[in-house]
Amino acid sequence: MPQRGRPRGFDREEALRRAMEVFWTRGYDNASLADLTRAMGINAPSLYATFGSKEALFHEAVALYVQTEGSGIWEQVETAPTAHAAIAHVLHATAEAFTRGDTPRGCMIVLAAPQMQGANAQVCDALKAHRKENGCLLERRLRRAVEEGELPASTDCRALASYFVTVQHGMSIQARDGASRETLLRIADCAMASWEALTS
Amino acid sequence: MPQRGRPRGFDREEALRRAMEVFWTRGYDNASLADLTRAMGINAPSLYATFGSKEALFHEAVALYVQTEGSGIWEQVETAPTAHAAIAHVLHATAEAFTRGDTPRGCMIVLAAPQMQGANAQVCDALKAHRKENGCLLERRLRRAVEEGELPASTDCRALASYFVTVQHGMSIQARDGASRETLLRIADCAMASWEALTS
DNA sequence: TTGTTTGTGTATCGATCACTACATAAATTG
DNA sequence: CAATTTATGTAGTGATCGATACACAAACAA
Repeated sequence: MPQRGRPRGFDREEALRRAMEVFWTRGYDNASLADLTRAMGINAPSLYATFGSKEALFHEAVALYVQTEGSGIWEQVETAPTAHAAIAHVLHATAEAFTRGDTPRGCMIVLAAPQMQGANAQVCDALKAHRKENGCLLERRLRRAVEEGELPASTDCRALASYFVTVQHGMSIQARDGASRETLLRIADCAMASWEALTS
Repeated sequence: MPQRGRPRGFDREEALRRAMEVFWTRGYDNASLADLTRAMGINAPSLYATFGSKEALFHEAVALYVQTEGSGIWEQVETAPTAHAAIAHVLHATAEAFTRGDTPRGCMIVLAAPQMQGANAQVCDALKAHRKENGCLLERRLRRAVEEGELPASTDCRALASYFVTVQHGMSIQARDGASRETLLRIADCAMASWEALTS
């Protein structure tokens, strides 16, 4: 039995994409329902009937962000031939993604709710979990590089992973403050310059 | 002529300090007047009579933050014997300041209004200006190090400054996410590990 | 056609937002 | 003692917050 009642008058995915951009630009709390419905081209009852609540919409927007925007940054970590290439790609792809021009600057996961004490703890926790996952991803890749002989057994994989995600997070602030793609790429290169010293 | 009418019933500096902690923890927009007046132990009319507005109170809180909390991080940049020592101290002092225990984690300047599209543009711009000033401070110190012969003339002082402030900003996110002092110190050491490669 | 189901638009809801009018309290000045 | 000045507490202001009640529109099933 396909759809029963009146069909939806708008594209759910397109509306979600618009909502993602609003959350990305303004953050969770500062994105009002008026902002969201205006950007999505629908009225509040349609939003609630389709997505449930502002928070549920946000979680869907985060999932879409991770799937579309985040993938270009993180997807090659596992498949890159070396840990060095994997992390260099993460930082360079970050510089590119944060200055694309047609999307908000910086990372939604980092910038959308950094306060942790806002009205909605679940929103903060979800973003925090995503940030942590990125660090774990890098740490796993570094551990694999140790197993495969790319890096010495003495490598402090956790410290390196923390360091590189810290740079990646800091690049969000720089991007929001207007840093150019060239500046972000130079920051990435500076960060990678510690590779030799940290893996020997 | 010392004070004329009824004397103020609370300590202005103490109240400002309390307000600073609220803004530091919750950010500008998420800090409601109810939060502020509760923490400050006063009613709204006293707040407005003394500080003018929420925004004016915030600007005073930022100034107090820079003066008290930020000084321990940035004050030795000019006086440190070398640029290397100056920046190493910035990062180590950052790790210490962000995990003090009796103050909120991370930097108020970075975390209090990262969205730039919130209701109040002047608040965002003021914080952005403070962030930029930190980068310029580092860049000036690096240029001086080139003049004094500590660093070669080929050093890209602007790139290095951008890189180290990026790490310093990223540490705010890590601190908010619960990173320990040891973790932040290790991140600082990783960041400094690129010094040799970047200055030769 | 009639009944059922689902989506949409209008017009709100109570709660909270930053902010303030107003009367009173507490000090100095004459 | 007034008279003046400043601060405080109560009780609100209009605006906006996230979220909905409700009537109607548009599809299908019978």
